[in-house]
Amino acid sequence: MHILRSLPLFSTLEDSELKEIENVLMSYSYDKGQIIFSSYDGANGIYILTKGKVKLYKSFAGKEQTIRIFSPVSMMGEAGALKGGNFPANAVALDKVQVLFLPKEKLTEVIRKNPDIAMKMIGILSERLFHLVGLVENLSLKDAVSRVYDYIVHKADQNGKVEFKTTIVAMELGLTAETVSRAISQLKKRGKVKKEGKIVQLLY
Amino acid sequence: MHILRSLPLFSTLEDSELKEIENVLMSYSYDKGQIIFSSYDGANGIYILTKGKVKLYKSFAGKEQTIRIFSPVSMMGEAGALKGGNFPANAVALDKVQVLFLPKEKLTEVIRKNPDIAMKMIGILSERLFHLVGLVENLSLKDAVSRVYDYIVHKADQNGKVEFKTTIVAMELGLTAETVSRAISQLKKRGKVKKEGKIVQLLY
DNA sequence: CGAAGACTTGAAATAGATCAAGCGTTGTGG
DNA sequence: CCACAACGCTTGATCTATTTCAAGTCTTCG
Repeated sequence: MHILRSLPLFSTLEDSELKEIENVLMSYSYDKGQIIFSSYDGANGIYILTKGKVKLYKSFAGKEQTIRIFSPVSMMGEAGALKGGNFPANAVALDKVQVLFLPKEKLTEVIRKNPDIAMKMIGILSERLFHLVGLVENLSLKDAVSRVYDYIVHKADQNGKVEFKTTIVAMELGLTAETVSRAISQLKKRGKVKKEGKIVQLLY
Repeated sequence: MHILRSLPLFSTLEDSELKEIENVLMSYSYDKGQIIFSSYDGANGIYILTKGKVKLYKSFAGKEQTIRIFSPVSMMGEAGALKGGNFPANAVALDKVQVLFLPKEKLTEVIRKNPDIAMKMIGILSERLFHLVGLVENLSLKDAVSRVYDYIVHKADQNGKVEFKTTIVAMELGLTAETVSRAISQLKKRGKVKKEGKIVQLLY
């Protein structure tokens, strides 16, 4: 089964059409730290992440805010390609990354031909919107301790454990490492979590 | 010409289909301060704002963040209706407001039947995404004075004039009225803008 | 083992919010 | 048509959360 099938957008596409898409796909790889696309680039297609992690972020005046972190298999850059113009943000490889590139002409052709795909794309964009509204809520309404706590709850496994690297979490939450460190101290003091090495454990 | 025609989404729709939509529209009105929908409501349709202004916002722990302010004629709530589930945020009337409500079944039917409409809806959602990414950038990376200045540049007409109501701008930018007022003083002092009554004038 | 990087903790700095007071504008009811 | 109440705007004085700066400790791994 082709990897495109793992993408919700294309999961229901007919084999013949999938084949057509495969024919126009380009494959690229990037090393850690390399820029995959930036908000200064014209968006002439979408990227499908097949290996590695990618950080989507905005930067301005030396500061940086992470929008989201992508893991395989995900679609990236669709809003830019579908609106026309540039990408809304920058994407950087967090490790060795492999992507497939699909030109927007082919993408729009497929969408136009398949109402199901169109509806799925609409669903995906709506989901992205929800995610961003959540991010706005976090950034502007919640304080550092709540954000760190929410992060832990959100990422914890069944046993309430998370691997926790202060610096990384700080980036994801748009805080400094110092603030995250202090937040964890607070949460420990309040009996909300326990920390052993790099594992944070939720307490109930 | 029916008011639906002023909506980009429906501007190219055929008369017969427009008629069909009109038949299922419900009309509602709200007074200043009334909630039109909230993030606790199941989203079973979209709202078309035909009169008045509406604030879309998130709230948490007594604080509030405006996502955007709608003026006629705009579509509201589409991400909720198209994703399924609840609305992503709350909408409140800022003055006397009139809306049309279109059930999501009819909306999706129209989208499925018309690839043009589907592509337009995709474009609209992508635009919303850009707007939200911009909001995130503003909230986390820019200081109050830049945000107010950007707002003016963005909204200014050909002559560099904007109607400027401190309270409204404060809401849109997620700042307090006091901070916006101080920002304008700064910009005046720096010779960036002039203010006469409620009109702010960009200087070059 | 030792050096570089990651984490913690304290002290100072800062941006914006909040609190407070005064002033201008508007619009409504007498 | 006036009066005054309500609201919006401005400006000053605190207050507060988070960043920044600094120093010390811990980890890890070549």
